[in-house]
Amino acid sequence: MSKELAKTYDPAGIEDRLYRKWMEKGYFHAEVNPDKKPFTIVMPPPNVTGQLHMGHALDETMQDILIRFKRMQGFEALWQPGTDHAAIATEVKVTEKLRSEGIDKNEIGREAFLEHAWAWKKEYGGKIINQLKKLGASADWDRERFTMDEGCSAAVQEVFIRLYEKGYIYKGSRIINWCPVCQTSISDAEVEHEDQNGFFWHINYPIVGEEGRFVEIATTRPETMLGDTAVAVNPEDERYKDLVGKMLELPLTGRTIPVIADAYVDREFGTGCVKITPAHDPNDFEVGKRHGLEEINILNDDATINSLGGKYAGMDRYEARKAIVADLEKLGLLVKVVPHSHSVGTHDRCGTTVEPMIKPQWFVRMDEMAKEAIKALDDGRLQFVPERFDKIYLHWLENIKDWCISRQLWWGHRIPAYYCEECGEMVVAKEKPKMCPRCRAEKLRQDEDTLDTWFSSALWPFSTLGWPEKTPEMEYFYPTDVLVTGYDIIFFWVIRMVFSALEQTGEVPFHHVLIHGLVRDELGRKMSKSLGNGIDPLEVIDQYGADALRLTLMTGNAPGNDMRFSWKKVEASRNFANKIWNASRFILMNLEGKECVRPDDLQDLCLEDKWILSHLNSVVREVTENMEKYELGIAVSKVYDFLWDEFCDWYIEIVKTRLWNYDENKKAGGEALWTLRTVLTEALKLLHPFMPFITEEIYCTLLPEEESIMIADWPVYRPEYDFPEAASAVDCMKEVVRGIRDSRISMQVPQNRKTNVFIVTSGEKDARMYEAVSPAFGNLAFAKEFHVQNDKTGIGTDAVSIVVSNAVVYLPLEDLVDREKETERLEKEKERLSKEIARCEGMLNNPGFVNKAPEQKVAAEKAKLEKYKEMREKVLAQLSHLA
RNA sequence: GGAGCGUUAGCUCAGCUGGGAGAGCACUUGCUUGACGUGUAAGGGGUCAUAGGUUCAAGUCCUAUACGCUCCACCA
Repeated sequence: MSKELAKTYDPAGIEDRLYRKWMEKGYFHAEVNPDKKPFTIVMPPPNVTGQLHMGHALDETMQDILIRFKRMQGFEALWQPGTDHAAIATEVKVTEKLRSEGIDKNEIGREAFLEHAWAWKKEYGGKIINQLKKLGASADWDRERFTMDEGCSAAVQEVFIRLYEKGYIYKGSRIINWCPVCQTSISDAEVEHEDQNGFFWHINYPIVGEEGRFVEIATTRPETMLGDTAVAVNPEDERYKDLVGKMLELPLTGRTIPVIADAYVDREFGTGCVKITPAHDPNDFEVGKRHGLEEINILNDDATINSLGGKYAGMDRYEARKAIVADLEKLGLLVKVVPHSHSVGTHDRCGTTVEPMIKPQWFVRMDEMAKEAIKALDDGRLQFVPERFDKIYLHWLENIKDWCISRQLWWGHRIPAYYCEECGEMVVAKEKPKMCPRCRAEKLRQDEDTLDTWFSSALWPFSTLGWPEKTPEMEYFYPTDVLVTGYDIIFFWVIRMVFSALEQTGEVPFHHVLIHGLVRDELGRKMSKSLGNGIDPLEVIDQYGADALRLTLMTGNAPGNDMRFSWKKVEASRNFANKIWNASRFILMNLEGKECVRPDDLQDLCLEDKWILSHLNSVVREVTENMEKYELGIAVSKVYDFLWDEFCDWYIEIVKTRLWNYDENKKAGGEALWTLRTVLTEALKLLHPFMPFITEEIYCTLLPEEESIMIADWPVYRPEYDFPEAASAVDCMKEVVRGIRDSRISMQVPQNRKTNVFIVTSGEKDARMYEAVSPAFGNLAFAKEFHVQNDKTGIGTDAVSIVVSNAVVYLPLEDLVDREKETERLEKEKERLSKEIARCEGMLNNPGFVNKAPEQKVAAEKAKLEKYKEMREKVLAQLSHLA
């Protein structure tokens, strides 16, 4: 901030400069430091070639808030950043890019492709990191990691081999989800189920040797009949009991298949007869295993029918479907076609309908590790915020199936398994063995597959700290404290980190999981590329500043809940930034050539100073508590209210006269300045985690001797700032001022007309209090002079009266008093008080309340009743006076 | 088929462990006061989805119901 201050806050000119300063000073860097307690967050690594979206912005903002908070609290706060290689996502992008250049990935081969991929990573990898910096993320960039860097790759190998040796990783031919477009297997978590309107084709399978008798089956995927190896009925089903064991003619294939009995079949559903295709349906696969059925794979990897499909070979699956249905119809075997809505599995990356297929793949055995992960939650080592996500976590783990980790991709960690070209022996090892341990042949080739991208991110909390080496970082920063992520990623990542960490390190990877929701568009829709309704966080930053964006994302949102983004909200945030900017501008202007004075004894301060300090004190305490409990939205709104409503709208207004009169009374003016600066800087500290840039800019300008608010101490409750009497005096006076403002508006008193203000109290104590506190409110009360007294001398006849808790305030407005309006106003007040009295009496006349409620509550109600009764008496007196 | 979430002012949402309904935006009406009109002052607007229950006391706890949303699940 220069001497010539802009009237409005302009973030653009400030944010980059401050971020550079922080980087240069090394504030983001954390080191093993035995003198401090560690606090660690690992950043969910964004896709290396990704683009920052609102979801990231929310996620990173929350983490940045927590890490800045803890850093200020004196923790050695490490925010460990990095990026994810994002196997499929990146491979698809690189493949597309190559295709646009006329290059076919398969023609150039694995090595050349990987060169392109690394080049791509090099070119775009830094992009999202720079975008995070724009947000103000105070991550330790010196420690930036990448899931495919040397260390992370070593951790991946280590874990793979350990799990393999323990028997937790195995290779097997099992039914997996196959994406025909991406040409790779995918895990269950990557399959999205969506309901599609399709058909139920009812088909007759002729019974062998029984002319004219059929078994009617119903299917949603007729083309798979090419791979049928049985028809199943329920063993309890009387209708078909005689069929079991008979052979059926499988139309269009010339094969015959048996009728088997299996409890899996639901008698009520369809015809009660199910075609069994073990190679292309997970349930059928299980049935097939139970009955020793042949598994006939009828699909190529691109989901065309393979050579086993006879005349349909080479057709796409949907083409084949049409052709098969048509042929069945010609044969008179198509009974009927019924519209049917059913759930179809699609690949979450590309939307392609996945095909269940049997393929040799690598799996992680989940049962044992899942148990440990469940235990960690049960015994409290791991906690979700909010707690309701426990259930989602547990449900998934309790129903978990083995994890298919191999991918038919090139971009990723290659599986460390080697096969002997001679005898086929498999060796799992870090390095390619020189020779086959069985036949001593020297030709070995590595497994072609790579690992699921989540395999490496599952290790992220410890691989980034140097594991499997016993590094000082592991020792000091691990386990990490809190993981911040969206609920959509619990299955993919959180669970896998937990069981991996428990297995490899014996500890939970983090103690708390702070879950946030999705940022939706103004209409509540998910932001998505296809809808084109995404809002670019960088555009928001450009227009309104990172602080405004951050505040917007944190305001009015509870953990785990989705929120809607709207430009109106950003404007409100921007306005707040501008507000504190101007408050600071005001203070700076007043500081010019003047001195702040901190009295030796804070008891010497003016009442309003004591009031705002007390107020600050309680905000400090509450906000800190909220932060500790991850109630970030509540925390920031408290700071917001304090700064805007109490500090700006009341305190600054109250002390203005002291500032104008600085030359006459340097002590009062100087103390006001000291209080202004003290309260503002303390409040700025509370706000800093949320709005790092503007708070830094103001802080450093207000306190030129300070280097940065980032490294300032987090405010703590100070007993010496606690002035309960002063606080209540100012609160009383606020009530008086509000009453005066209200009356003046209803009497339409011109702004420039000042009046004497008579405060009539009934007790000596109140009188002294008002005598002490009122002078500071001259301007706010439009008062010529305050007269605190215990009777109505000197008030005159035509005065407006305002009844407050412990006094009656009179404004002798004479000619301006409209008796009718005044009566109306007082009547309204009387009514209000009567209602309150009725409420209090209702409670106090209730024996249940008096006997059972805590004493404190009862006493409080009694006091209220007394107060309201007194007030009503006064109102009634005024009314009778008017009449 | 399971599970979860939501239902509070015109709109978007807060409301922690039960003790007199809140914010922002929008709206109405004042304000060319020397920080800010991205401001300021005053104000209107809610039977906290419905029905029961627990309790002296329920937006808050419990049980149903309705509507909306989400996740999980192999119904061919």
